[in-house]
Amino acid sequence: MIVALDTETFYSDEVSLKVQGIYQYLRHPQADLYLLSVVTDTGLEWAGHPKDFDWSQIVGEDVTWLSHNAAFDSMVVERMQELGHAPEDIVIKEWVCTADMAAALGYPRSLKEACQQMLGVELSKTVRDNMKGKRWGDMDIFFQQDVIKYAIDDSRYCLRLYQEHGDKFSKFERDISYLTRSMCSEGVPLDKEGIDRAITTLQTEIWEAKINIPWADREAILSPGAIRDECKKVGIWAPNSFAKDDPEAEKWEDEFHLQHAWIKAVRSYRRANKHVATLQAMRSRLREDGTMPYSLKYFGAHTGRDSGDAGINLQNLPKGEILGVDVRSMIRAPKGKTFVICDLAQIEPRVLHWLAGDTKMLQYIREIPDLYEAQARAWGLYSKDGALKDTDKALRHQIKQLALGLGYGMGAKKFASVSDVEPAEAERLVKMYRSKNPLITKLWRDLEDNLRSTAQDPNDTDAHFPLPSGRTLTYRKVSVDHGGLTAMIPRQGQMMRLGFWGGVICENLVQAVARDVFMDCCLRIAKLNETLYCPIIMRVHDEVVCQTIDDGTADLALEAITHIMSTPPEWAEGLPLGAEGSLSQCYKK
DNA sequence: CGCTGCTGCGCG
DNA sequence: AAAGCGCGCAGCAGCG
Repeated sequence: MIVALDTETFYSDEVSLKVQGIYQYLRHPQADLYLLSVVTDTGLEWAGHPKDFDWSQIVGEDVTWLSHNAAFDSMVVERMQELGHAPEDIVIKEWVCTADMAAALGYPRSLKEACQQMLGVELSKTVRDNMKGKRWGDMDIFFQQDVIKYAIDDSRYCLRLYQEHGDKFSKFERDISYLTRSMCSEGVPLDKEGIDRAITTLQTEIWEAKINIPWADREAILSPGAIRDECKKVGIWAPNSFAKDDPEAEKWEDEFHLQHAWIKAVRSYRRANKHVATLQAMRSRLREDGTMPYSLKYFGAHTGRDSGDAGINLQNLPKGEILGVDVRSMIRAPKGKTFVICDLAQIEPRVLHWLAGDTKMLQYIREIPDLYEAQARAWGLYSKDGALKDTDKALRHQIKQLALGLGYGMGAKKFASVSDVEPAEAERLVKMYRSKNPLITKLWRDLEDNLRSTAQDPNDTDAHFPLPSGRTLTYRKVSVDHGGLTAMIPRQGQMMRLGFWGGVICENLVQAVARDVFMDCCLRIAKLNETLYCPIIMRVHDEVVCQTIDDGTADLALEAITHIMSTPPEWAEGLPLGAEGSLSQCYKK
């Protein structure tokens, strides 16, 4: 039996997933978990208060549950169990998230968008919008009927999405989807006192910054207009952009920051404010047991990478100390436990050479542990005996920059600006990179040719790029606009037409394959738990943070995890992986 | 007031 | 002919 299940809960501007995080939201004094809707493929359609439902109807060995956003609904059911509105002993064979499924198949996640794209059905969210700010008791009988109808509809469409597309949602992807949910609901351990101290430190920074900003009392502190006005007032020129990495802004800052304290103060204010918000979110989401559950969008990027969600993003915590505060270190193992932190070394350039079929480079990479030295030797730029990192740091740095950007078609102009070399030198380096890597430039051309011919295919203008893991990267409705190629991909919750060319497709493929390699490792680490318990508590694209059950198993776990991450998946024969692991009490760079 | 888009900044 | 890419969040500005 297949069971689609949806829940409706009170939400408002002040009480929401985004404000409190899922755990505190469901336990907020104003929370109301008022409706459950259940639709099965055997004809059952039910909606009402969860305590009135006969849960035994949908429990059993051969039952698959579905929800559109199972991460949410599973937490709601857990809360219903705490409240005595659902039985404690529910056993579920599999709980599939159809939002995750939509994302994995290359569509937007929301039920509305997914139904439009995958079923050709237009859904109205008017009822849901009107539910905002209302508890069940606040609704009149007519609106309650609307809500019940709406909730049943949601479950019907959730079921239909699965019935029509479920066969394309592979075991591999379902397992990752499930692993993501369980990881996030377990959460990460936090250093509560450390967070409080860090917040105080940053608030002092904010206060000091404000003292140095003349317009702080009358205008928005970060207003570009206010900053320009101040420049005019004191008689100095202003850059077009104030971005930290903008060369013009850098010059402006260098020239004037000594005479005008507000220049540095604005930057400090912006950064302190940003990070204090992160710390406050962490603080407010902390549970009694010292852990913080969090959200992660499985397949948040169209390439398959995870992305952050619901107010706090553990994928972009700053590295090292900023304004006297190390945000990462607030994620701290409790006494007696240890983190195993392990990442895939330079996964993307390795995948790039592998996809390009550059066997000569792959051989160098296998023999030389330092990827950049391997590249330097393969390209004939280095032939001495010693390790490059000991003998020529400057060359190694340059190779690193080349490997990072030039593999995806970056031009000389852009390279000059990001790597700080003269335009003529950038020109030479770009030419050199391309001449030394003919297989990579061929890959760009092949991918672009593929896209271009798809645009002209009268039967199917969707471009499908099969990946080694078995999944497919899809660009829909490819067309030629003004000579350039465009296609539809999911972006910001909806299908969006964007421009593409060989370099971009190449980068997307590399990112997607790197993601599959990484997730394959994660699944193998999860399997390790059967013999050596050390669950993953965080994933950051190519890095896992695992937590040992006790210090005694830390060395064993480190060895096992590093071994797993150095071993390519079955479907990636010949891909040379490297892994770097360490033990730590806290999350760090 | 709410929505959308942009900038700035953090990560891989 | 020429082109690095993928995200989220805070704050601000402009629009209706």
